[in-house]
Parts: sequence; C-alpha cells; structure tokens
Amino acid sequence: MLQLNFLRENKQNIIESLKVKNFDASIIIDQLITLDDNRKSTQQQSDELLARANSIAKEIGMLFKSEKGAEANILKEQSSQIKEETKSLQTTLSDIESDIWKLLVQIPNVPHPSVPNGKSDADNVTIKVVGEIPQLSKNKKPHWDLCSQYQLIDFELGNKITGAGFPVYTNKGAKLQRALIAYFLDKNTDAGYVEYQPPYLVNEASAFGTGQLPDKEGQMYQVTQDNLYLIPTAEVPVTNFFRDVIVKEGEFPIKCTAYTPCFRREAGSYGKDVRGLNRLHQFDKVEIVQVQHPKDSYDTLDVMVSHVASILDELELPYRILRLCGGDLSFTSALTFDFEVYSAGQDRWLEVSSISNFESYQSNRLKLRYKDKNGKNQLCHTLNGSALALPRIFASLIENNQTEKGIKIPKVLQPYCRFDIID
RNA sequence: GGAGAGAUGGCAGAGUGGUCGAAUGCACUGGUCUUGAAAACCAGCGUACAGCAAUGUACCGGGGGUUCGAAUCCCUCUCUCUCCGCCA
Repeated sequence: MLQLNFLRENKQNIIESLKVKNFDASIIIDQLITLDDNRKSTQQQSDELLARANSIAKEIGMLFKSEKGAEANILKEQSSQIKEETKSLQTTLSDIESDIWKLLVQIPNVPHPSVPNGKSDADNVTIKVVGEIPQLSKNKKPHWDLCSQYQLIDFELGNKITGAGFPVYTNKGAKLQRALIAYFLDKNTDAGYVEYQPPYLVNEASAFGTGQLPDKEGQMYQVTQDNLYLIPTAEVPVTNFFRDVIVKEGEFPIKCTAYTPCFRREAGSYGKDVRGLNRLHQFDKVEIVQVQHPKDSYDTLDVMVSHVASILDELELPYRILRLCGGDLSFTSALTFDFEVYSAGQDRWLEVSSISNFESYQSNRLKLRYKDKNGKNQLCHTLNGSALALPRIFASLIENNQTEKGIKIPKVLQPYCRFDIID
C-alpha cells in the first residue's frame, strides 16, 4: 500500500497516474486526508491528556514516598477524571485509524510513467519478439496428445487421486520436469541469486504481508485446522523473509531464488485456457526476488528481464516481451513485463513469466526498510519474477520440438535430462 | 498427543507495581591514541506518530483487564524450548 504522506504530497500526480489503471482516486484521497487531519488532532489531544496523567502519576509516587497520602488522594481523583476523558479519545482514534487502513488498502500502486493506457491484455504493448516460430507438419499435436503418446504426463491418474488440475508426471516427463527445475536454479544462482527452499505453507501474517489477505483468500488453499495457507507462489514465503527487516544500504541488491510448487484454486476458470498444462491447481515454478535501493530498482528490473530472456534464448523457444498496459497491470505493480512463449502445437502464445517492480508498495506493508546516510529509515523497493514457470515451458518445449522421430531436447537441457530425445 | 518452562532493544541478559524506554556485556558507528592495525579510552547507538524545534505520546510476543501508576499483577491467544510418546 501507499504511504499517506506520499498521497498527501503528490495528490494531483497520483490521481492522474492512476487513471492509467482506470482507477479514480480523487474522492478516496480527499477522504484519507480529512481522516488523517482528524487523526492528528485527536492524537494531539489524547497525547496532551496522557502527558498530564503521566506527570500526575509520578507526582503521586513521590508524595507516597514522602508520606503525604492526603495530597496524593486528591491527585488520584484528578487522574481518574483525565483517564475517563482519554478513553473516548482512544476509541475515536482507533476508529479513525481503522477507517484510514480500510481506504488505504483500496488504492492500487501508482503505475510507472512508461505504462501504456489500455483496458485489457489486448492493449499490452509488444516490445520485442525473439526467435522463429517453428513450421510443423500437418500432423502436429498439442502437448496433451504428446503427453499421452509418449507417456510424459498422466492427467487421468491425477484426476483419480486428487482431481482436475493435478497432473502426474511420469517417465521422461518427470525427468524433464526435474531437469528444468535444476537448470533454472543453476542459471539463477550463476547470476548471483541465493538459493532457498522455503516452506510451502505460510501463516496468516505472511499471507497478509504480500497482499493475498484480506481480499484474495479465495485464490489460496487453506489448512483451516492449523490456520495455514498453501503458497500460490514462492513470492509469498520469500518476500516475507524480509518482513519487519531494516537492511543496511551496503547489502543491496538482495537476490533470492527459490523453487516451489504453487497451489491455486483458480475458481471459475474453464475452457481451452485450462486444457492440459495451460492452467493447473498445482504447478512448479522457480521464482526470483530482489530487494533493491529505490534509485536502482528500474535498472534492476531491466537486468531481470534480460536474465529471463537469456534463459529462453538457451531453451531455443520463440518468445515475446510485453509491456503490460494499465488495465492489465496487477494491483500492486508499478511496471510489469510479461514473457510469452509460442506454443506451436496449439498455435498460441503462453505466459511463462511476469516480472514486476513493486517499488515501495509491498515494502510499506511488510515494513521492509533501509537506513539512509542520514540514519533515517526509508522503504526499500521489491521486485520479483518467474524464472520460470514450468508447465507452459514444458508444453511449448514438447510441442515445438516434436518431430517424426520423437521430441528433441534442447542442448542446454541434455546434461540435466541425460537423454536428447523423447521417443 | 501428555507434562513442564519461557517470550525484554541487533544478540546475550538484568529488571516482579512508582523518575524504566528499560541496567550490564557483546556487536555496531564516530573520535582520541598509533606509520597502519589491534588494544585501551571517550562519545553515540530501538521503532512509530505529532512538532521548525525543545519535546510529547505509544510500544518489553498479540489482545483484554486491575491500578492514580504495569515490562512487573490478573485473564486470554499465539509462538518457542525441554522431557515423554509417536514418526520420515
């Protein structure tokens, strides 16, 4: 969420910028400023009364020590009265504070000036297209057919033991999956990311820290008995490493990578979008997260984009990079680049990575700060992206590399797979 | 699952009702000394809100209560540790 003082000081700019996200902030910001003014004056009154009560309490203490009980009792009366007065002020204050909070969490992050206008994913701007779209024979197949032909994934078995959206990888399918995870992690650690294996369940505070709660709990699987949530992405546990942390300026950039399964309820999804591997309830992903100094975060975003591009280059997959328009940008992001690979068996582009700069939006909620040169605490910037999400990479790899003789494995994966063809 | 113990500043660790936002040690920062370093010595060193500032207020795991006054007493929740049981 945004800081109230930031809203106060940049009101007009923010209102203008948020129009790109199709969000009208004018009323809500005014409400917030009024509430904040109220908060300040209420707090001042309350602080004043408390200061008086405190000094009286100290006086009473000293009077008792010097055995002047009578005088002390008079002061007790006064103090009790003051306390009565503060009670209602305290109630007002906490009401105001919760009102402020409720409004504040409704305001999305302010988009970066380079975010284009637009209503939906149709308005995203393609900034780069890389690689040749393979020309396959008329007999080309989508990955779900290839999976059963070569016994790579058993969707039916997953249906039986759990339900739709929980595939069972088998044989060379399982090996390819394992190879991809190892390869992605190696690429990331070679680029300086520290590897983590976080928990796959998180507590309420963590789900709240990255913004899954309070609004998006419908997207998460919950273990109600222990009040835990299955992670929808490694972003949740990894970013929460830094909850309530004050880092030293010299520690920037902090770079983390983690492989985790991801669990998403995906309520309401249907149709060709969910066929095969296109959308699952459980899938694997390798995530990269960075904590950065505000002045460097956009350079870092570019570096992360080229890092992911280099992985797709090595996998020899055709891909394009999109700059998300205001309408498609997530609530918390200031600027996002999406990567889509071309899946030639289905003849469509599939999103495989989304790299975002959240600026201080997450940090503010997480209380993730650094001490600047003047010793003052400032909010860090956070960024994250997938490097990469497995299922759609898996799908496009086998679709694009299908031949009469079998599915060819790209060179870079062969040492990890220990085979070069699926036949 | 059963029994017990505990939660205090970056860490360790005092404090069981009255100048306690909190001793002390370590760590850290600045300075003196030194050719440099170490050691020693001096000083500083939590967070948030309000204020130009002085300063004020809140915070000793979370929430609630008792009291003129709570880190300290009471209730409650959460978490951690130890022992026993079970188990990869």
